[in-house]
Amino acid sequence: MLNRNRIVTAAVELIEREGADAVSMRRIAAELGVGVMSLYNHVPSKAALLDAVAEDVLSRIGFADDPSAHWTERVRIQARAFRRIAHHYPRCTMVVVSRQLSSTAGLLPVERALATLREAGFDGQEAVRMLRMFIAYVVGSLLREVGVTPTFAPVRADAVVAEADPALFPVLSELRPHLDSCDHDEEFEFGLELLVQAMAVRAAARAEAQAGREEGGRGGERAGRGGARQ
Amino acid sequence: MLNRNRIVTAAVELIEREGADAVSMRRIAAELGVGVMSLYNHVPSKAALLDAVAEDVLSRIGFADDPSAHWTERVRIQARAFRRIAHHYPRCTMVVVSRQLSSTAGLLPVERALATLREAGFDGQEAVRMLRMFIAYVVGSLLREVGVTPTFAPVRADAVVAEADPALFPVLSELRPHLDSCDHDEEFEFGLELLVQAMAVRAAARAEAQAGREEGGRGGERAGRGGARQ
DNA sequence: AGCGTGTCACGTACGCTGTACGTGCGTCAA
DNA sequence: TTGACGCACGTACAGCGTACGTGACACGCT
Repeated sequence: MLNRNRIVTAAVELIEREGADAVSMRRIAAELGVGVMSLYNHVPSKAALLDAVAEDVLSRIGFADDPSAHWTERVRIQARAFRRIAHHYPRCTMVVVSRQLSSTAGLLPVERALATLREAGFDGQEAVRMLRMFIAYVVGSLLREVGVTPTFAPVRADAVVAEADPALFPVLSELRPHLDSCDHDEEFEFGLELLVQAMAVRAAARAEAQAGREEGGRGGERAGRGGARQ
Repeated sequence: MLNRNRIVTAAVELIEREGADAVSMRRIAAELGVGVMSLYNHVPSKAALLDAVAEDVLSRIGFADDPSAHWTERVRIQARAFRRIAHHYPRCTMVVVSRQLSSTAGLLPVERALATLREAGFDGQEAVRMLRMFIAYVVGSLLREVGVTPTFAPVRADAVVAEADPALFPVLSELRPHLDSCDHDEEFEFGLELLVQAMAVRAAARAEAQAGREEGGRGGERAGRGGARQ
């Protein structure tokens, strides 16, 4: 019996196996051993199917949230969880990223992330902005890692850089060894750490201001929750 | 007379006017008042044409690099320059981002950026990583801002959040007003500032270590080039 | 048992796509 | 004059998404 789940799963597998370009309704139908139009009894359109694929992949994010850990560590964990599924479904990741989906699939991660940020001491506005910034970084990184990469992300610009005239691009030529190689794990962790530290600094500044205000109000007590360490 | 440039320009205009999905070789040919196959005398394939489009848009990045400015400000300026063309060609931006192109089109920005970072005191490896992180953030932000939907609905997950059960997603429901509205300019600047500050801190730490090493070597002089201010 | 209704797999068909290939016209070199 | 070449163009084909119709089957009601 054909159903929506079987179709989505087949689509995911097909995308991973042969790339998003290879996906067609006929191809998926063949994969399932059914007629093309049978699919439309369960999926309204190809676009909707791709949305479902994105949603499906997104919903696979694993959560091993450890409430006892420091919030900075929890942020790191969540970012890595996101990255992990992206690496598990690299080609589907492109579908996820390039598709503006509207469903509740990606809502749980958002809820968790916001809760973590509130816990860190940020107010609503700050928490949302931090999250948006974080998502931007993670998504941008994944775009680079997953292979579909704009030139300016000098990952595999090897060939290009090799051709570049050292006179025209002196710095670029000098840094070629670093541009050629790219350890995705290290790169990701580098940026992640920088971001987390920046957030921690912000949180500390916030706590400081808070303490100052309280001090001005009734004196004493230089509090320090939401530490900036590590 | 038909030529590659006219074709690319027509493609860019068509994409901006009607979206990337509306682009077909026939459509472009019609736009130029020529036969379909004439295009193939100047462009090897549709894929190559889209690459050319991406390259063309990318090459339009304006550079008003001010060497006298502090490096942190120069970083900001470069990021904004990137963002500006993305906003000028929003739909083409999706093409740029989702396409792996290999050409020298995006090389000049990279050269400038790396030069700026070297100037800030980072060594080669750090400069490259900072740049990659920055690009990830900018690209991720643009992906969010530019959206993918045919209509430029600034609407994000609003509708979804509205439907979300407050019991299941307490934080999310509480922060709904902040999630609903999204001033892209402010959001971008917020993340940009956080990143720049993080970089500045790193640069300062670097300078400190450097000074410490020199002090240990011959004593005195607590230098401070590459400040962390601002 | 007969019948209406609903679900679902499927075939056909239409308008669209990218592009391989052949053809004919214009211009230039020998 | 002749040959070669560049370039615009038409035709043709395989493949695409999907609107629509058809027929097989399962069901509750009379």
